[in-house]
Amino acid sequence: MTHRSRTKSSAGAAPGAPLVAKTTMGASTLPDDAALLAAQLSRWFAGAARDLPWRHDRTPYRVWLSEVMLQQTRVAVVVDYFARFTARFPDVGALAAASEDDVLGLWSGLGYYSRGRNLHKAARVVVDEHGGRFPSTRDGLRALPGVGDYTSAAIASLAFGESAAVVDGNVHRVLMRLCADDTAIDTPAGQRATTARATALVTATSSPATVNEGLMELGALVCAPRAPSCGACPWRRSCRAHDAGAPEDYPVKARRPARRALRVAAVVLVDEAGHLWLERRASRGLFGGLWEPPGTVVPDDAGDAAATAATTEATTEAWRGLLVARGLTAPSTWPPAVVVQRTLTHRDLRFDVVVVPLPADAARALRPLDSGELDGRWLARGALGAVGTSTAVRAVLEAALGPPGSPRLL
DNA sequence: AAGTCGGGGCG
DNA sequence: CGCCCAGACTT
Repeated sequence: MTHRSRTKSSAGAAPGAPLVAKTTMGASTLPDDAALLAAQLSRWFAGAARDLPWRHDRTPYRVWLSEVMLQQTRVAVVVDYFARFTARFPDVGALAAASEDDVLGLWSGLGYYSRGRNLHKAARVVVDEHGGRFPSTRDGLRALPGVGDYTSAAIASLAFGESAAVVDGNVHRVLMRLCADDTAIDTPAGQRATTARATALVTATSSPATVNEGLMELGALVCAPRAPSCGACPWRRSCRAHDAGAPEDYPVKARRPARRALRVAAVVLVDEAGHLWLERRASRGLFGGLWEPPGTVVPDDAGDAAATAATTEATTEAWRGLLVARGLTAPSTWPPAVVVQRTLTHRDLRFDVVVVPLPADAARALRPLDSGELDGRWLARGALGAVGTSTAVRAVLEAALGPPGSPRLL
């Protein structure tokens, strides 16, 4: 049922039809001359390209910043973040001079926060080891933190004119459809197949940057994941998936990551001035480097994070533990939990939250857990932007305290 | 080669 | 409610 029907050309093929000539061509072969395809694509791109902020002034810094932001992230979301980053950090030196908290504060809400941490690291590498200038080759760029196969090719091509082929989700989709190739793209074989085809295209043109951007733009505007606009495609007559009438059968993906439940008990500690106690998460892993109220994972016996509406004993015990571990006294009875649920790609998050107002002396005595790395600080609600916070934590605070600016408490 | 890492918009 | 998005990194 979840399988989409796949049209096989062999079913209706008449005896003696020239099937052999087609199927004996190598799987990585393009259906038409590479130079011709590249020219058609470039012509289309010249007339169809969107006016995007990072296409204006193609410095390596702006190309790099935009490409990192665009990893697994839609263009519409990136536009505003790109504007804020370039305004606050006009060049790589400004970014390197900032603190990681500053960078993550501006990155908050964009997701995949290792990108933000690596962005900051890479800026410092560029300044400290390359005199403030980006490496000008793909291999040099590839050595920067957070710059992988795709991003190194993108910067090398778009900012330096190198004929390196970019392979992202758009390119996979466009080229697997063009060739009606059912090799799974999330495998080394699929990666090799698309890279070979894209390389053939950028090698056959004098403007590899245009072909690279054209491939991605075609995937974004015409060769969409669902309901592609084949009538507007410059490659319509060459496209084998279109021939078969089944463009949406491609690309094939092998992996289906399962979503696991994660239940968290958290305490929102508020002092008499209305400041919040936040602690910094470890640098690696989920929400790495971001700040949040003290919390801990609660084993969910049911296996279903949404099963229990009422506060469980495991949750109140977790709340008590969070307070005691920080030298605070836990109340004998608890109010009902404020429950916040968020769905990520690979997680079902459920927060059971309680607000704990602290008298001045208790607030002063509060210290982060002395496990070493765990940092903690009091922060005004309106100063949250000074550090990185996840959208989940912002939702937790809003649910527990009310909308920012009109504190329900104090 | 498989697992991990956000968040939101869309059909 | 499942899928996808200008992927990279770890194990």
